Amino acid sequence: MNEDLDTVKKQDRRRHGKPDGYHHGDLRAALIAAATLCLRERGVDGFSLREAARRAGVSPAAPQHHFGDARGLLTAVATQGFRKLGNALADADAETVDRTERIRGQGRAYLRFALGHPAEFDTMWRCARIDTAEPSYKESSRRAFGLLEAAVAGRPYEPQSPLPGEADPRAVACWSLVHGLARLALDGVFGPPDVAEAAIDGMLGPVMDCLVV
Amino acid sequence: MNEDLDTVKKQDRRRHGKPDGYHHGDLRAALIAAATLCLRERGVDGFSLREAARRAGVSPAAPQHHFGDARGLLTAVATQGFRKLGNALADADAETVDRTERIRGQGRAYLRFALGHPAEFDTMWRCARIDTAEPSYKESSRRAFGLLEAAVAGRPYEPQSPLPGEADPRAVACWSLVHGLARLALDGVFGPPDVAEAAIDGMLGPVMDCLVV
DNA sequence: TGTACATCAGTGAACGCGCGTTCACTGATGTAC
DNA sequence: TGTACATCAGTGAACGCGCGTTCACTGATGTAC
Repeated sequence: MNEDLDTVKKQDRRRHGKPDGYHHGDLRAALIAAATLCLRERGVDGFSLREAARRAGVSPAAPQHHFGDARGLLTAVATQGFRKLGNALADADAETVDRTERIRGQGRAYLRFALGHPAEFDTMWRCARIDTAEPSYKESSRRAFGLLEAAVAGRPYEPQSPLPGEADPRAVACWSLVHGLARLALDGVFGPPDVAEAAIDGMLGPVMDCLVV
Repeated sequence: MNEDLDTVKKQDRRRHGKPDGYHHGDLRAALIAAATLCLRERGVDGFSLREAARRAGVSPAAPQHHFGDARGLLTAVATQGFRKLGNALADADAETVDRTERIRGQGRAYLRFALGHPAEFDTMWRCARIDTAEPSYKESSRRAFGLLEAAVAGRPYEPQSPLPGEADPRAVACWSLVHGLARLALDGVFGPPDVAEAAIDGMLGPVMDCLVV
């Protein structure tokens, strides 16, 4: 158990070429990594700042310098999650230019991310425990929707364009469908995780067939 | 603030024709009502058994006789939520026999319930804090999906039939779409509650048009 | 190149808090005779 | 119909716990001269 935090701490030092000592090196990144492990094990509901600090091998007050409070740390985890999700969507996007295939590919990627990173996915949407007004959070979450919207519109993704005043209902439908499916799966509607994953694998095609956009 | 709990307590007594006294009358129902108020104000994350007890005007140990622990009380709230949702879906179902209209009507009812009872809706799906194996929870949640599935299949709802081994992908698509839309709205993607509600009102038709089942 | 000093990042002990849970208890209820 | 008694539902004081946060501090870093 303590190996984990030591590992996080030392890997981190090695990566940054810092000797062990009073200063950590990159505590910010280490805390995000530690928090992600905590979330994976205990879920968002069981998260505490103290445990994350303990796990990063640091005193309970240390995180304050970097994140202020638990909300700040969770927001950072959520932001990182949206970045990863955005990358997954972008990767899927790069595989084809066919509009329908782009949409389906992103749908698959969305679900793969959600089922593969349930703790992060939960955190990303737990708006009561994160600061949804934080600029980098907003930016990274907007990018994810922007990518999906571009695929639906059949145009390349342009990072600079923010959400238009009125979202395209077809994009909202796509997003809702995959998001809802992910949530139902994570909430156990299709059985325990492994069963759900198999069920989704079989169902995703036919389910997405119902969407005509 | 204390008026609330007194109100709950006294209304409850009046309803059951019990005098004030050592025994409550129907503490079980009063605790569920008090818990729902707590959830509405503080959200699931801020919920505590003690506060619910306080609010019901009862000592901290009293809930144990009825619910065991916080998990038990939240499960009861969730169960009641699924019953209400099921009723809303059944009411919508009673308005028409046209298949497409049944599906759309249930979709509207689902979203109206979610946006109108956000705290209960959150609780219903917060599987880490409720006992999803509890029989009455399972029954009431299955009923909700059963109603939707019957509409998609174009047949009347039969309470006795449990979920089949393999769910109909079209029903899963419908459920995912409305569930995802509800979650995105509740999580603030479409703006603050009142704005989101208006946005959903305008979007729901076009969004559901994308679903061909 | 060397030194002084401000700034930054982390320590660790301490605090007060609300929580869930336990405990011995007591008042009310309802049933058996 | 009246009484005894078991059972049930609630009390309220107490407990130990982990939490977030504060505090005076100290070790390391980097910059100005």
